[in-house]
Amino acid sequence: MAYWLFKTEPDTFGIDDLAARSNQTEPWDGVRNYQARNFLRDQVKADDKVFIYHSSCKQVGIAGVARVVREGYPDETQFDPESPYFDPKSSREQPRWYRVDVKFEQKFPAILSLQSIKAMPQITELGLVKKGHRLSIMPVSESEWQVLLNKAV
DNA sequence: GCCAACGTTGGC
DNA sequence: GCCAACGTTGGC
Repeated sequence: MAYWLFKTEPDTFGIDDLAARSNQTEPWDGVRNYQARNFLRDQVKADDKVFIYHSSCKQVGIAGVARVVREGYPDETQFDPESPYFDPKSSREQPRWYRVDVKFEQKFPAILSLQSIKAMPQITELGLVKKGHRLSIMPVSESEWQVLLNKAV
């Protein structure tokens, strides 16, 4: 089993929105970065664990945990001209963008803030704490996952 | 709202 | 294939 961190803007879709969805499950779509796409398409597997990270908001940090319930499949929004994620250069024969489905697992009692994550001596390799890292989907090592989870709950 | 750091685009 | 211009991300 692998561990991941997915970024989202809670003003648009946050951990509470995920928890409120029917079956507490939601397709994680709209990812339009090739490196992140490759993770979604090739490496994110069913039952992998995911930190839900809130960005561009008042309380920046990890809000809770979700689980992957469906592995990479074509992101439907790329085919929808009405969608902000529409990509005219993509086709159903050769989809360019992928998504996975995630299910809510838990919300932390409090946001594990970016500031506190950066202050943790064990967290050195996570993309989040590296300068200029903007990936919206990133891997988390098992040891870093444990450290972060222990700190959060 | 600012702005640094990146990614993408497109002319050549 | 280079690289300048442009757009986006995301913390502050």
